[in-house]
Amino acid sequence: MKSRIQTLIINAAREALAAGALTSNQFPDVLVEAPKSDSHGDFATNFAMLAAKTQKMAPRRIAEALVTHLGDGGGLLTRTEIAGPGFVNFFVRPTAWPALVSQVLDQDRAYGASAIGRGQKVQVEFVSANPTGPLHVGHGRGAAVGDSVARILAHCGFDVQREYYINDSGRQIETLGRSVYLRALELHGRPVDFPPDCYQGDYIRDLARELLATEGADLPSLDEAAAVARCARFAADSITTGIRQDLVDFGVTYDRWFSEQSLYDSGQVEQCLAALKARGIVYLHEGAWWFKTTALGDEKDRVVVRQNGQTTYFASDIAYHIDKYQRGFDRVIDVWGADHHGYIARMTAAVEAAGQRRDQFQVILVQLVNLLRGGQPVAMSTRSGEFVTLKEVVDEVGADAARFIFLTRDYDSPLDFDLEVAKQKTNDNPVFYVQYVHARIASILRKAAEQGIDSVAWHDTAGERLVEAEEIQLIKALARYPEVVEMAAQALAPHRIPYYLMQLAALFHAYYNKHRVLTDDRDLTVGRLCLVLAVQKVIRNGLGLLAVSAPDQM
RNA sequence: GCGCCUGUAGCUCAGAUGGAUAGAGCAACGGACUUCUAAUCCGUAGGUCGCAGGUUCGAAUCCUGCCAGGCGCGCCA
Repeated sequence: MKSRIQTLIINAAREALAAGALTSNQFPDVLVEAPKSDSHGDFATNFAMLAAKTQKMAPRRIAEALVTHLGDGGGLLTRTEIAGPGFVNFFVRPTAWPALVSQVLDQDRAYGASAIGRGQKVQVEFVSANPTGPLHVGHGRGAAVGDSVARILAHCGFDVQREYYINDSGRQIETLGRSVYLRALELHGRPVDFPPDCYQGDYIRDLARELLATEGADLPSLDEAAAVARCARFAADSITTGIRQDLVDFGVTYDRWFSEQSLYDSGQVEQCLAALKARGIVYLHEGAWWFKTTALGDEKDRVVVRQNGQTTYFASDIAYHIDKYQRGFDRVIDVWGADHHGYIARMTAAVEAAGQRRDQFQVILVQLVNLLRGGQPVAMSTRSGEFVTLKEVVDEVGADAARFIFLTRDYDSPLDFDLEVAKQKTNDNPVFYVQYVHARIASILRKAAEQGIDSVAWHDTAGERLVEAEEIQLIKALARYPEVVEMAAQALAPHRIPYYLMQLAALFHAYYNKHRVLTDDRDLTVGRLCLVLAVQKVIRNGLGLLAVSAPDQM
């Protein structure tokens, strides 16, 4: 519908030019929007204002020229008007809308999908938490955002791969091993001095107990280095398995789990450092090797190999990102916690040094989550090990509510997550409001089947009966859905989906309260059933992009 | 000190590329269930868009400077 209007405008502008009513063939992009107020029509364009400069004409005169050559779009429009500083408002013939319902029914799960991605290969890397402890709520937000972005992009025709990078190398892992080792000795009755820089959480004791009970009975008799290494491997594997399970329970799966250690084992880190040294981008200074990231926009150069010969995480991250592009991704999106924002400049520099364009690398920075209970902050401290895990939150409030809340805020804004609110079944917690639409419609369909209407097939005589204002409103909202998805993909803004769904849900609930779907009039009933079925499909599709379930009963 | 993010109704938040009278939900107040699920709906009230300048036909949106909060600024990860 919108693109038809756009075409009408372009044609009108060309004809106006040919007729001498416009002066320049330089036309701006034609933007058509749905005005906020119905009194401004179904669609509006600001074409005349945008064209004012190149046409050297007053906006309203351009608008007049446009309207004169516009016609009625083959009966699509009832009228057009010029308003305000030069808007052209379009009023669509109400009987033109219902056909869209059959389009939604036909396209079904594909309604809202598009091909704007043109098969471009995109990788979304998200969560990638270190395997040194369970996921907490903050990771949950990153998981919800990354997963949803991946779903939206895939729906828009991008070839998406989701990946989790496991930091299974380096000092943190060693510390993890040491922590478990010391707890194991402790459990074995040996007095130990547990250092403060080791991981304090109870899960470390659990891991030690598990290890001793299974493959680690001989642990206390091994020499320390070997025992720590074994503890590290056991603990990292076990925690990674737990993380994977927590994510599955949260509705998130990956195409690939990528091991940092593998980059060392394959020699990729070494190779890429050697190549960068050969090019002089990595240079020796005071015994350490530095990456000249300042040449590419960073505020200072960064160390990749320390004086003691150990590589930094940055070194393996460079090798990792080079590997991504070698695997053929045109575009790489990393989802990071906001506390890593200082890392963006150097990573971008590294990507550019590796021969990619800057815009092939994007970081989605997810702001922090403040966990509350009944308005009061829940204390979270990683150091003491007292933090609330993602699993605990999902167990308490449910995956649907948690995901919806994570995705209903722009990830650029810090998020207050109140456990009590997340459990409420009021409109304070809109996930149920949206799901309720799906359940209500399912209920109507069940009732219809009981009355012998089991196939809801569109036909024009039924569609013509959709004339109520609330019905046209609903159809117009359905018509907007594809562009909402497209916009969410372009702006990497998943939060637009839940906001759209809440709006659609509000329109449906209002309609439901005012009009009956099941009536004595067969054509009217079928028309309305088609409409609500279309609404149900869009709700389901939209919730699918958020990985929130669409229940038939509540 | 420097950098990034945030500041919109009492509360939680939307307002992409500058557009018409700044929108929802919650909370408050008043109404609607013998009818397809009341986890719903209808109505009322609620605003110096942090502050001050600037850019232009037009600014919550762009620019500059302040103010407030969060997070970063290691040869840590």
